[in-house]
Amino acid sequence: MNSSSTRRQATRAKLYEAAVTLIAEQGFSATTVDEIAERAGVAKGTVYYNFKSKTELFEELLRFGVGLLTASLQEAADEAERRGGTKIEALDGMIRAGLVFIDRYPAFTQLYVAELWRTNRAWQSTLMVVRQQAVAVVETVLREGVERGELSEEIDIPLTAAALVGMVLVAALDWQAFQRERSLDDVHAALSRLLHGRVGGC
Amino acid sequence: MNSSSTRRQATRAKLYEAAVTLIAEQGFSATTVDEIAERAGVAKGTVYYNFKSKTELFEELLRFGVGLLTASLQEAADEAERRGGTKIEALDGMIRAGLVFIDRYPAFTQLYVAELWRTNRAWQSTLMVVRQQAVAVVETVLREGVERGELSEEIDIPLTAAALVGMVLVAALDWQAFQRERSLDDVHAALSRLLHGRVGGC
DNA sequence: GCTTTTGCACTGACCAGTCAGTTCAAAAAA
DNA sequence: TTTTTTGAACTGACTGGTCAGTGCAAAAGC
Repeated sequence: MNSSSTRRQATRAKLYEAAVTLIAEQGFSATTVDEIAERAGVAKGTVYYNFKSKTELFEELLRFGVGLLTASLQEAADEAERRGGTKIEALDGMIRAGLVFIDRYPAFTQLYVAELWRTNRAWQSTLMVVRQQAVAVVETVLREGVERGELSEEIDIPLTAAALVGMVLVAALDWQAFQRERSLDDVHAALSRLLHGRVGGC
Repeated sequence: MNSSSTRRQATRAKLYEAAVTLIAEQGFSATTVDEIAERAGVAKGTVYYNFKSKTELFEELLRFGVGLLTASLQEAADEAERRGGTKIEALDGMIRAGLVFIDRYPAFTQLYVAELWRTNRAWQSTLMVVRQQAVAVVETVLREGVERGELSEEIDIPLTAAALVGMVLVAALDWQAFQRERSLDDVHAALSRLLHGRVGGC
Protein backbone atom coordinates (compact mmCIF):
# COMPACT_ATOMS: atom_id res chain seq x y z
CA MET A 1 0.00 0.00 0.00
CA ASN A 2 2.79 2.35 0.94
CA SER A 3 5.00 1.79 -2.07
CA SER A 4 2.04 1.81 -4.45
CA SER A 5 0.79 5.12 -3.06
CA THR A 6 4.19 6.73 -3.66
CA ARG A 7 3.99 5.43 -7.20
CA ARG A 8 0.63 7.16 -7.57
CA GLN A 9 2.07 10.28 -6.03
CA ALA A 10 4.84 10.28 -8.58
CA THR A 11 2.45 10.14 -11.54
CA ARG A 12 0.28 12.81 -9.96
CA ALA A 13 3.32 15.02 -9.59
CA LYS A 14 4.19 14.46 -13.24
CA LEU A 15 0.64 15.41 -14.19
CA TYR A 16 0.68 18.58 -12.05
CA GLU A 17 3.97 19.58 -13.58
CA ALA A 18 2.68 19.07 -17.11
CA ALA A 19 -0.69 20.71 -16.49
CA VAL A 20 0.67 23.82 -14.78
CA THR A 21 2.89 24.80 -17.68
CA LEU A 22 0.35 24.11 -20.38
CA ILE A 23 -2.52 25.83 -18.60
CA ALA A 24 -0.39 28.85 -17.75
CA GLU A 25 0.56 29.20 -21.40
CA GLN A 26 -2.78 28.50 -23.01
CA GLY A 27 -5.46 28.73 -20.37
CA PHE A 28 -7.62 25.94 -18.99
CA SER A 29 -10.06 25.46 -21.86
CA ALA A 30 -7.47 25.64 -24.57
CA THR A 31 -5.40 22.90 -22.95
CA THR A 32 -6.45 19.36 -23.83
CA VAL A 33 -6.19 16.30 -21.64
CA ASP A 34 -4.29 14.55 -24.44
CA GLU A 35 -1.66 17.28 -24.33
CA ILE A 36 -1.29 17.03 -20.57
CA ALA A 37 -0.93 13.26 -20.74
CA GLU A 38 1.61 13.46 -23.51
CA ARG A 39 3.73 16.09 -21.77
CA ALA A 40 3.64 14.02 -18.58
CA GLY A 41 4.69 10.93 -20.53
CA VAL A 42 1.63 9.03 -19.41
CA ALA A 43 -1.39 7.43 -21.07
CA LYS A 44 -4.64 9.34 -21.22
CA GLY A 45 -6.38 6.62 -19.25
CA THR A 46 -3.96 7.26 -16.38
CA VAL A 47 -5.19 10.83 -16.06
CA TYR A 48 -8.68 9.51 -15.50
CA TYR A 49 -7.46 6.77 -13.20
CA ASN A 50 -5.91 9.44 -10.96
CA PHE A 51 -8.43 12.26 -11.30
CA LYS A 52 -12.18 12.30 -11.70
CA SER A 53 -12.05 14.92 -14.45
CA LYS A 54 -9.95 17.62 -16.06
CA THR A 55 -11.53 20.18 -13.71
CA GLU A 56 -10.69 18.13 -10.63
CA LEU A 57 -7.09 17.81 -11.71
CA PHE A 58 -6.96 21.58 -12.00
CA GLU A 59 -8.57 22.20 -8.62
CA GLU A 60 -6.14 19.90 -6.86
CA LEU A 61 -3.32 21.64 -8.65
CA LEU A 62 -4.53 24.99 -7.26
CA ARG A 63 -4.72 23.63 -3.74
CA PHE A 64 -1.30 22.08 -4.05
CA GLY A 65 0.36 25.25 -5.37
CA VAL A 66 -1.21 27.72 -2.96
CA GLY A 67 -0.32 25.36 -0.14
CA LEU A 68 3.34 25.73 -1.10
CA LEU A 69 3.08 29.52 -1.30
CA THR A 70 1.28 29.90 2.00
CA ALA A 71 3.83 27.69 3.75
CA SER A 72 6.71 29.68 2.40
CA LEU A 73 5.17 33.05 3.39
CA GLN A 74 4.43 31.71 6.85
CA GLU A 75 7.95 30.43 7.20
CA ALA A 76 9.37 33.85 6.33
CA ALA A 77 7.10 35.49 8.90
CA ASP A 78 8.10 32.98 11.59
CA GLU A 79 11.75 33.40 10.77
CA ALA A 80 11.55 37.17 11.37
CA GLU A 81 9.68 36.55 14.61
CA ARG A 82 12.34 34.12 15.79
CA ARG A 83 15.02 36.71 15.19
CA GLY A 84 13.04 39.30 17.09
CA GLY A 85 12.74 41.55 14.03
CA THR A 86 10.07 44.19 13.50
CA LYS A 87 6.91 43.44 11.57
CA ILE A 88 8.15 45.61 8.75
CA GLU A 89 11.14 43.30 8.56
CA ALA A 90 8.76 40.37 8.53
CA LEU A 91 6.86 41.89 5.61
CA ASP A 92 10.13 42.50 3.83
CA GLY A 93 11.06 38.86 4.30
CA MET A 94 7.68 37.80 2.99
CA ILE A 95 8.15 39.92 -0.11
CA ARG A 96 11.39 38.09 -0.75
CA ALA A 97 9.77 34.74 -0.09
CA GLY A 98 7.03 35.64 -2.57
CA LEU A 99 9.59 36.59 -5.20
CA VAL A 100 11.53 33.37 -4.69
CA PHE A 101 8.32 31.39 -5.07
CA ILE A 102 7.34 33.18 -8.26
CA ASP A 103 10.84 32.77 -9.60
CA ARG A 104 10.67 29.05 -9.00
CA TYR A 105 7.08 28.48 -10.11
CA PRO A 106 6.33 31.24 -12.62
CA ALA A 107 3.79 29.13 -14.47
CA PHE A 108 1.75 28.51 -11.36
CA THR A 109 1.67 32.17 -10.45
CA GLN A 110 0.61 33.11 -13.94
CA LEU A 111 -2.20 30.64 -13.87
CA TYR A 112 -3.33 31.70 -10.42
CA VAL A 113 -3.54 35.34 -11.38
CA ALA A 114 -5.34 34.54 -14.59
CA GLU A 115 -8.05 32.56 -12.82
CA LEU A 116 -8.44 34.39 -9.53
CA TRP A 117 -10.96 37.01 -10.46
CA ARG A 118 -13.02 35.02 -12.89
CA THR A 119 -16.58 34.51 -11.88
CA ASN A 120 -18.91 31.68 -12.89
CA ARG A 121 -16.22 29.08 -13.03
CA ALA A 122 -16.41 25.58 -11.63
CA TRP A 123 -13.44 26.05 -9.32
CA GLN A 124 -14.51 29.47 -8.03
CA SER A 125 -15.14 28.22 -4.50
CA THR A 126 -11.84 26.37 -4.35
CA LEU A 127 -10.07 29.57 -5.32
CA MET A 128 -11.84 31.66 -2.70
CA VAL A 129 -10.72 29.35 0.07
CA VAL A 130 -7.21 29.09 -1.19
CA ARG A 131 -6.83 32.86 -1.72
CA GLN A 132 -8.02 33.53 1.79
CA GLN A 133 -5.33 31.26 3.22
CA ALA A 134 -2.60 33.21 1.47
CA VAL A 135 -3.93 36.70 2.20
CA ALA A 136 -4.61 35.78 5.83
CA VAL A 137 -0.90 35.29 6.46
CA VAL A 138 -0.20 38.87 5.37
CA GLU A 139 -3.18 40.26 7.27
CA THR A 140 -2.03 38.61 10.47
CA VAL A 141 1.39 40.19 10.26
CA LEU A 142 -0.15 43.60 9.57
CA ARG A 143 -2.50 43.21 12.54
CA GLU A 144 0.32 42.28 14.89
CA GLY A 145 2.33 45.22 13.60
CA VAL A 146 -0.49 47.60 14.44
CA GLU A 147 -0.95 46.05 17.88
CA ARG A 148 2.71 46.51 18.65
CA GLY A 149 2.57 50.10 17.46
CA GLU A 150 5.07 49.44 14.68
CA LEU A 151 2.53 50.21 12.00
CA SER A 152 0.12 53.13 11.78
CA GLU A 153 -3.21 52.45 13.44
CA GLU A 154 -4.97 53.98 10.51
CA ILE A 155 -4.04 51.40 7.91
CA ASP A 156 -6.87 49.39 6.43
CA ILE A 157 -5.70 45.85 6.95
CA PRO A 158 -7.60 43.90 4.26
CA LEU A 159 -7.04 46.51 1.58
CA THR A 160 -3.38 47.02 2.44
CA ALA A 161 -2.81 43.27 2.42
CA ALA A 162 -4.40 43.00 -1.01
CA ALA A 163 -2.32 45.91 -2.28
CA LEU A 164 0.93 44.42 -0.99
CA VAL A 165 0.19 41.03 -2.49
CA GLY A 166 -0.70 42.71 -5.77
CA MET A 167 2.42 44.79 -5.79
CA VAL A 168 4.60 41.70 -5.43
CA LEU A 169 2.58 39.56 -7.83
CA VAL A 170 2.44 42.04 -10.67
CA ALA A 171 5.97 43.36 -10.29
CA ALA A 172 7.27 39.79 -10.28
CA LEU A 173 5.26 38.69 -13.31
CA ASP A 174 6.37 41.78 -15.16
CA TRP A 175 9.92 41.04 -14.25
CA GLN A 176 9.58 37.49 -15.58
CA ALA A 177 7.79 38.50 -18.74
CA PHE A 178 9.29 41.81 -19.76
CA GLN A 179 12.39 42.55 -17.69
CA ARG A 180 14.22 39.23 -17.50
CA GLU A 181 17.62 40.86 -17.23
CA ARG A 182 16.95 42.19 -13.71
CA SER A 183 18.02 40.14 -10.71
CA LEU A 184 15.77 39.03 -7.89
CA ASP A 185 17.66 41.47 -5.66
CA ASP A 186 16.81 44.38 -7.97
CA VAL A 187 13.14 43.56 -7.77
CA HIS A 188 13.29 43.03 -4.04
CA ALA A 189 15.06 46.37 -3.55
CA ALA A 190 12.44 48.25 -5.58
CA LEU A 191 9.55 46.69 -3.66
CA SER A 192 11.28 47.12 -0.33
CA ARG A 193 11.75 50.82 -1.00
CA LEU A 194 8.04 51.14 -1.70
CA LEU A 195 7.18 49.24 1.49
CA HIS A 196 9.46 51.45 3.59
CA GLY A 197 8.04 54.62 2.05
CA ARG A 198 11.35 55.66 0.57
CA VAL A 199 9.96 56.66 -2.79
CA GLY A 200 8.98 60.22 -2.05
CA GLY A 201 11.31 62.30 0.12
CA CYS A 202 9.81 61.35 3.51
CA MET B 1 -23.33 55.78 -46.46
CA ASN B 2 -23.24 57.75 -43.25
CA SER B 3 -26.22 56.11 -41.63
CA SER B 4 -25.05 52.65 -42.59
CA SER B 5 -21.60 53.16 -41.12
CA THR B 6 -23.09 54.30 -37.83
CA ARG B 7 -25.23 51.21 -37.94
CA ARG B 8 -22.07 49.12 -38.23
CA GLN B 9 -20.48 51.01 -35.39
CA ALA B 10 -23.49 50.32 -33.25
CA THR B 11 -23.34 46.56 -33.85
CA ARG B 12 -19.60 46.57 -33.21
CA ALA B 13 -20.19 48.35 -29.91
CA LYS B 14 -22.81 45.78 -28.97
CA LEU B 15 -20.35 43.01 -29.80
CA TYR B 16 -17.55 44.56 -27.70
CA GLU B 17 -19.93 44.96 -24.81
CA ALA B 18 -21.08 41.35 -25.03
CA ALA B 19 -17.61 39.91 -25.57
CA VAL B 20 -15.92 41.77 -22.74
CA THR B 21 -18.27 40.45 -20.09
CA LEU B 22 -18.34 36.89 -21.33
CA ILE B 23 -14.58 36.64 -21.82
CA ALA B 24 -13.88 38.20 -18.44
CA GLU B 25 -16.14 35.65 -16.80
CA GLN B 26 -15.12 32.57 -18.70
CA GLY B 27 -11.90 33.28 -20.54
CA PHE B 28 -11.30 33.53 -24.26
CA SER B 29 -11.39 29.87 -25.24
CA ALA B 30 -14.35 28.99 -23.07
CA THR B 31 -16.45 31.74 -24.64
CA THR B 32 -18.20 30.75 -27.85
CA VAL B 33 -18.97 33.02 -30.74
CA ASP B 34 -22.59 31.86 -30.49
CA GLU B 35 -22.76 33.15 -26.93
CA ILE B 36 -21.29 36.51 -27.89
CA ALA B 37 -23.74 36.87 -30.77
CA GLU B 38 -26.68 35.89 -28.60
CA ARG B 39 -25.75 38.29 -25.81
CA ALA B 40 -25.32 41.07 -28.37
CA GLY B 41 -28.72 40.26 -29.86
CA VAL B 42 -27.20 39.62 -33.27
CA ALA B 43 -26.81 36.62 -35.58
CA LYS B 44 -23.58 34.68 -35.62
CA GLY B 45 -22.94 35.66 -39.21
CA THR B 46 -22.90 39.28 -38.19
CA VAL B 47 -19.89 38.67 -35.98
CA TYR B 48 -18.03 37.39 -39.01
CA TYR B 49 -19.33 40.17 -41.16
CA ASN B 50 -17.78 42.69 -38.76
CA PHE B 51 -14.62 40.85 -37.68
CA LYS B 52 -12.29 38.50 -39.49
CA SER B 53 -12.27 36.01 -36.63
CA LYS B 54 -12.96 35.52 -32.96
CA THR B 55 -9.34 36.39 -32.24
CA GLU B 56 -9.51 39.62 -34.21
CA LEU B 57 -12.61 40.70 -32.34
CA PHE B 58 -10.69 40.14 -29.12
CA GLU B 59 -7.61 42.03 -30.27
CA GLU B 60 -9.63 45.06 -31.29
CA LEU B 61 -11.37 44.93 -27.97
CA LEU B 62 -8.00 45.03 -26.19
CA ARG B 63 -6.83 48.03 -28.19
CA PHE B 64 -10.08 49.83 -27.57
CA GLY B 65 -10.05 49.24 -23.81
CA VAL B 66 -6.41 50.05 -23.12
CA GLY B 67 -6.83 53.19 -25.21
CA LEU B 68 -9.49 54.35 -22.78
CA LEU B 69 -7.32 53.54 -19.75
CA THR B 70 -4.22 55.25 -21.09
CA ALA B 71 -6.18 58.37 -21.95
CA SER B 72 -7.64 58.60 -18.50
CA LEU B 73 -4.28 58.11 -16.76
CA GLN B 74 -2.71 60.73 -18.99
CA GLU B 75 -5.52 63.13 -18.27
CA ALA B 76 -5.02 62.74 -14.53
CA ALA B 77 -1.30 63.42 -14.92
CA ASP B 78 -1.93 66.52 -17.05
CA GLU B 79 -4.52 67.78 -14.61
CA ALA B 80 -2.00 67.66 -11.75
CA GLU B 81 0.58 69.41 -13.94
CA ARG B 82 -1.89 72.14 -14.81
CA ARG B 83 -2.55 72.81 -11.15
CA GLY B 84 1.17 72.94 -10.42
CA GLY B 85 1.01 69.95 -8.08
CA THR B 86 3.93 67.71 -7.17
CA LYS B 87 4.59 64.46 -9.04
CA ILE B 88 3.49 62.53 -5.97
CA GLU B 89 0.18 64.32 -6.29
CA ALA B 90 0.10 63.37 -9.94
CA LEU B 91 0.66 59.71 -9.04
CA ASP B 92 -2.06 59.96 -6.46
CA GLY B 93 -4.43 61.33 -9.06
CA MET B 94 -3.48 58.53 -11.42
CA ILE B 95 -4.24 55.97 -8.75
CA ARG B 96 -7.69 57.45 -8.44
CA ALA B 97 -8.15 57.53 -12.20
CA GLY B 98 -7.15 53.88 -12.33
CA LEU B 99 -9.66 52.99 -9.65
CA VAL B 100 -12.43 54.90 -11.39
CA PHE B 101 -11.63 53.09 -14.63
CA ILE B 102 -11.66 49.68 -12.97
CA ASP B 103 -14.86 50.54 -11.18
CA ARG B 104 -16.51 51.42 -14.46
CA TYR B 105 -15.06 48.61 -16.57
CA PRO B 106 -14.34 45.77 -14.15
CA ALA B 107 -14.82 43.13 -16.80
CA PHE B 108 -12.23 44.64 -19.08
CA THR B 109 -9.67 44.89 -16.30
CA GLN B 110 -10.25 41.31 -15.31
CA LEU B 111 -9.76 40.14 -18.84
CA TYR B 112 -6.62 42.23 -19.31
CA VAL B 113 -4.95 40.86 -16.19
CA ALA B 114 -5.91 37.32 -17.06
CA GLU B 115 -4.36 37.49 -20.51
CA LEU B 116 -1.36 39.77 -19.95
CA TRP B 117 1.24 37.27 -18.88
CA ARG B 118 0.21 34.36 -21.06
CA THR B 119 2.81 33.32 -23.57
CA ASN B 120 2.26 31.57 -26.89
CA ARG B 121 -1.00 33.30 -27.61
CA ALA B 122 -2.09 34.79 -30.90
CA TRP B 123 -2.59 38.28 -29.51
CA GLN B 124 0.70 38.37 -27.57
CA SER B 125 2.17 41.13 -29.70
CA THR B 126 -0.95 43.26 -29.49
CA LEU B 127 -0.81 42.98 -25.72
CA MET B 128 2.86 43.94 -25.51
CA VAL B 129 2.25 47.15 -27.42
CA VAL B 130 -0.82 48.03 -25.49
CA ARG B 131 0.77 47.32 -22.08
CA GLN B 132 3.74 49.48 -22.93
CA GLN B 133 1.45 52.43 -23.67
CA ALA B 134 -0.14 52.22 -20.26
CA VAL B 135 3.05 51.64 -18.25
CA ALA B 136 4.88 54.39 -20.14
CA VAL B 137 2.52 57.01 -18.72
CA VAL B 138 3.48 56.02 -15.18
CA GLU B 139 7.17 55.78 -16.00
CA THR B 140 7.19 59.28 -17.45
CA VAL B 141 5.72 60.77 -14.30
CA LEU B 142 8.25 58.90 -12.16
CA ARG B 143 11.10 60.13 -14.34
CA GLU B 144 9.96 63.73 -14.16
CA GLY B 145 9.61 63.39 -10.40
CA VAL B 146 13.20 62.22 -10.08
CA GLU B 147 14.44 65.03 -12.34
CA ARG B 148 12.69 67.60 -10.21
CA GLY B 149 14.13 66.08 -7.05
CA GLU B 150 10.71 65.23 -5.71
CA LEU B 151 11.38 61.51 -5.83
CA SER B 152 14.44 59.65 -4.60
CA GLU B 153 17.12 59.27 -7.27
CA GLU B 154 17.58 55.68 -6.29
CA ILE B 155 14.20 54.39 -7.38
CA ASP B 156 14.17 51.88 -10.19
CA ILE B 157 11.72 53.41 -12.64
CA PRO B 158 10.51 50.41 -14.65
CA LEU B 159 10.17 48.15 -11.62
CA THR B 160 8.52 50.80 -9.48
CA ALA B 161 6.07 51.58 -12.28
CA ALA B 162 5.18 47.92 -12.58
CA ALA B 163 4.75 47.62 -8.82
CA LEU B 164 2.50 50.68 -8.64
CA VAL B 165 0.33 49.47 -11.49
CA GLY B 166 0.13 46.05 -9.85
CA MET B 167 -0.79 47.50 -6.50
CA VAL B 168 -3.70 49.39 -8.00
CA LEU B 169 -4.82 46.58 -10.29
CA VAL B 170 -4.84 43.84 -7.71
CA ALA B 171 -6.23 45.94 -4.87
CA ALA B 172 -9.03 47.12 -7.13
CA LEU B 173 -9.91 43.68 -8.44
CA ASP B 174 -9.89 42.34 -4.92
CA TRP B 175 -12.14 45.14 -3.87
CA GLN B 176 -14.57 44.33 -6.68
CA ALA B 177 -14.50 40.60 -6.10
CA PHE B 178 -14.19 40.15 -2.37
CA GLN B 179 -14.73 43.46 -0.58
CA ARG B 180 -17.64 45.04 -2.40
CA GLU B 181 -18.83 46.94 0.64
CA ARG B 182 -15.82 49.28 0.64
CA SER B 183 -16.08 52.62 -1.12
CA LEU B 184 -13.75 53.87 -3.82
CA ASP B 185 -12.48 56.42 -1.30
CA ASP B 186 -11.53 53.68 1.15
CA VAL B 187 -9.49 51.92 -1.48
CA HIS B 188 -7.92 55.15 -2.64
CA ALA B 189 -7.00 56.09 0.90
CA ALA B 190 -5.33 52.74 1.53
CA LEU B 191 -3.28 52.92 -1.66
CA SER B 192 -2.45 56.56 -1.13
CA ARG B 193 -1.08 55.77 2.31
CA LEU B 194 1.17 53.13 0.80
CA LEU B 195 2.36 55.54 -1.91
CA HIS B 196 3.17 58.23 0.65
CA GLY B 197 5.01 55.77 2.88
CA ARG B 198 2.67 56.23 5.76
CA VAL B 199 2.35 52.57 6.57
CA GLY B 200 5.35 52.14 8.86
CA GLY B 201 6.14 54.89 11.33
CA CYS B 202 8.47 56.84 9.01
C1' DG C 1 -2.77 -11.25 -6.08
C1' DC C 2 -3.59 -6.73 -5.58
C1' DT C 3 -3.04 -1.99 -7.72
C1' DT C 4 -1.64 0.80 -11.27
C1' DT C 5 -0.64 1.85 -15.90
C1' DT C 6 -1.01 1.26 -20.92
C1' DG C 7 -2.86 1.65 -25.57
C1' DC C 8 -6.32 2.46 -28.43
C1' DA C 9 -10.72 2.58 -30.46
C1' DC C 10 -15.00 4.90 -29.92
C1' DT C 11 -18.86 8.24 -28.91
C1' DG C 12 -21.46 12.25 -28.54
C1' DA C 13 -21.38 16.97 -27.67
C1' DC C 14 -19.76 21.16 -29.01
C1' DC C 15 -17.95 24.90 -31.85
C1' DA C 16 -15.34 28.09 -35.34
C1' DG C 17 -16.11 29.46 -39.51
C1' DT C 18 -18.94 29.37 -44.12
C1' DC C 19 -22.37 30.50 -47.38
C1' DA C 20 -26.72 30.90 -49.85
C1' DG C 21 -30.30 33.62 -49.04
C1' DT C 22 -33.14 37.77 -46.85
C1' DT C 23 -33.95 42.60 -45.50
C1' DC C 24 -34.39 47.33 -46.21
C1' DA C 25 -33.14 52.09 -46.93
C1' DA C 26 -31.63 55.03 -50.13
C1' DA C 27 -30.37 56.04 -54.96
C1' DA C 28 -31.81 55.86 -59.82
C1' DA C 29 -35.25 55.60 -63.18
C1' DA C 30 -39.72 56.35 -64.93
C1' DT D 1 -44.47 61.05 -57.19
C1' DT D 2 -44.17 56.26 -57.70
C1' DT D 3 -41.55 52.25 -59.03
C1' DT D 4 -37.40 49.72 -59.56
C1' DT D 5 -32.75 48.62 -58.54
C1' DT D 6 -28.76 48.25 -55.78
C1' DG D 7 -25.78 46.70 -52.24
C1' DA D 8 -24.35 46.88 -47.51
C1' DA D 9 -25.78 44.60 -43.46
C1' DC D 10 -27.51 40.77 -41.53
C1' DT D 11 -29.29 35.88 -40.91
C1' DG D 12 -29.09 31.01 -39.37
C1' DA D 13 -28.67 26.27 -40.97
C1' DC D 14 -24.85 23.56 -42.00
C1' DT D 15 -20.03 21.42 -42.11
C1' DG D 16 -15.74 19.58 -40.77
C1' DG D 17 -13.11 19.10 -37.10
C1' DT D 18 -11.92 18.75 -32.16
C1' DC D 19 -12.06 17.03 -27.61
C1' DA D 20 -13.68 15.22 -22.86
C1' DG D 21 -14.64 11.21 -21.26
C1' DT D 22 -15.46 5.83 -21.69
C1' DG D 23 -14.44 0.87 -22.02
C1' DC D 24 -11.58 -2.78 -21.80
C1' DA D 25 -8.10 -6.31 -22.36
C1' DA D 26 -3.49 -6.87 -21.57
C1' DA D 27 0.88 -5.67 -19.35
C1' DA D 28 3.75 -3.97 -15.59
C1' DG D 29 4.94 -3.13 -10.95
C1' DC D 30 4.97 -4.18 -6.06
